[in-house]
Amino acid sequence: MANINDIAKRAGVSVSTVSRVLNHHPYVSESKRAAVQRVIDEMDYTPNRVAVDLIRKETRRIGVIMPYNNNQAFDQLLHGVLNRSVELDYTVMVLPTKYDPEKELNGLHMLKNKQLDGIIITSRSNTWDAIVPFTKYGTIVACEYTEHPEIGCAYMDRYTSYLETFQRLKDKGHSRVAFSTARGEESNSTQLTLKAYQQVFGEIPPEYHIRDCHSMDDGVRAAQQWLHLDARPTAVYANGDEVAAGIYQYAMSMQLEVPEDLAIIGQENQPIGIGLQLSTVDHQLVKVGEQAFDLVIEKSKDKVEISYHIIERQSTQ
Amino acid sequence: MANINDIAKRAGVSVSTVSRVLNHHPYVSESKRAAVQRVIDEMDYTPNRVAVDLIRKETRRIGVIMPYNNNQAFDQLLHGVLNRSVELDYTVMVLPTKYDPEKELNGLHMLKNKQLDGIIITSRSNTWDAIVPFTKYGTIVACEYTEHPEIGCAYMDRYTSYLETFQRLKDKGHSRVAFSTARGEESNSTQLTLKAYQQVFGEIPPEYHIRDCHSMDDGVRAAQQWLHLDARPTAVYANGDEVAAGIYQYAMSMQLEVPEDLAIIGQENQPIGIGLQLSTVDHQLVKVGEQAFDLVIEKSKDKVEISYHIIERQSTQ
DNA sequence: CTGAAAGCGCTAACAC
DNA sequence: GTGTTAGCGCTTTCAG
Repeated sequence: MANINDIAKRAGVSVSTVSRVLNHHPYVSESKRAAVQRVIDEMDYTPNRVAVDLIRKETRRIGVIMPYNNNQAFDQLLHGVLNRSVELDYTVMVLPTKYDPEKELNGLHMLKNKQLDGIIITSRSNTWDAIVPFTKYGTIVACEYTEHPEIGCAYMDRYTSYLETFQRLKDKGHSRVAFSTARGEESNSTQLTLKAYQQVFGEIPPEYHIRDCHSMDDGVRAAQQWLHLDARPTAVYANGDEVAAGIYQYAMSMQLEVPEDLAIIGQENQPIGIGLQLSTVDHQLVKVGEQAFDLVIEKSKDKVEISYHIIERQSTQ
Repeated sequence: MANINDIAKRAGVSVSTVSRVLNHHPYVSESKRAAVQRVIDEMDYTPNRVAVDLIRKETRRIGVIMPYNNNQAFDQLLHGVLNRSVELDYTVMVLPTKYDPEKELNGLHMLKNKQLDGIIITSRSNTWDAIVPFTKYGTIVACEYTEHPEIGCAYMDRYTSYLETFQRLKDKGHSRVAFSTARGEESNSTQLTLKAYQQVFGEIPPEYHIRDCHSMDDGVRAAQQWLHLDARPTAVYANGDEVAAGIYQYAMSMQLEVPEDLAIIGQENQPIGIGLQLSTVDHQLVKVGEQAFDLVIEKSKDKVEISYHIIERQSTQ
């Protein structure tokens, strides 16, 4: 493959001149510029991006740390990131971790070894203390709120959102409210859910909280457990619309009326929830992803809150 | 940031020696190796990956060209790619195109400028003639079958799969069968669907084919059109389980019985289909993604067919 | 076993 | 305007 020297030689100019026309610098005579361009076209030359990155000390490439890619919520976040990256001519690397702290650290390491200019953490299993040191090597933005001044945040105010959702259910007269979460107490958002629940309803009956819910199937399983309880919940708050759909499905199979016998509300306004007319709280994850991206490339450490919307459809009327 | 020279100086050795210990070469005395390692640890040194890539002329990074990321099918493919990339210590870049030929070419260009060692094309809007020239710069693998000897393929035999599905419906006594596709005639898989349909049922009643279906909502819309037809279809083949779910939903709302009044079969064995007990044809997209990845890193031009499974559940019994 | 030196392909002072 | 030259940070002959 031809390199910049070949072009220079063939065009009868120096490499600087070639570099200048490549980078659209002013102060290149029209004649030389044309000559160089002709040779570039003739030889079908493209500058080696790795060499450019090496000398520029920047890659215009960012990484997105995410536990899974086959998950609606993370997919929305990624979608937001990708939206903006395309517009701003950045490139994005997906760094799947399955919540393995080791793999997360590997991702952060790419900041240190210059593969990446910045990183977006959509969810994590490392402590902030393990993560923060890497800010020395590049910008790190999280999709959750943290006090750490070195970390920019594009986040939804989960606590308030959960609080409002539970409060609404309470206001509708529900006192037996069950809920599901994606992970256990090690997760930030599970903790916020628990806290909000306690704030509204007091102590949590252990059987009202089911962990590790991701899919419609998980929703079905959760419903199986809840709906045969003596103190059957009259409302459930699912951690996603797919899970909510599973619950709905099982409730239907038991001939229960929704919302009369069981009110259901999910999260993230996913297609399935629209189809089933399930209420949901939309945390606008696409927007969060877009915002996170913008923070990264601005090297900003701002804390930007993205608003949420509670969308009431038939399942909680 | 420290570089290899700093380490060499401080350890009192040459850069070659440092490089040797970095790359675990034999023939380094234990004493020097230890000295170098100590300095590396002390200074918290990490080799600059960009410099390494430049000289090695390889990045261990591959790109995945995909129209959308917020789509179950492409997400499965990506998932497969990611699975294997993690195992084999490769890194993956997502290249979203929205079927813009220009953006696709941009992605391929990253092969030429050395940003990527290989590319997986999950779907495309360029012609092969526009794509093939890029094989000169790196490995290109497609997730569809093509004759081009320069292109490796990890593909599902869509034609046979569609054929078998339509045939099964015919065998069950259906003669009025409608179907949806994701795109129009410009798409390879739409064309195969049409061809298979014609093979089994002959001419296609235009109203039986609805394009641009992606979500549950699209399924609802499709059902609205089909189910009020005079010649109402007795079976539908949807191009995805979400779409199938939308159709199911609308059929329910019309008090139709599934499968008695309407048989429904979808594609890709997605969670929603499992929940709703919808039949589906599983093209094993995760496996396709994994296989595609393997082909790329082996620089293989093989054509590997991934088998499909028709999974009959309640909606076509 | 170890080091000197020649690049990889490019950018950016710095002179002219 | 244009060319010379010194790197960016690393790997890899090639001597010794």
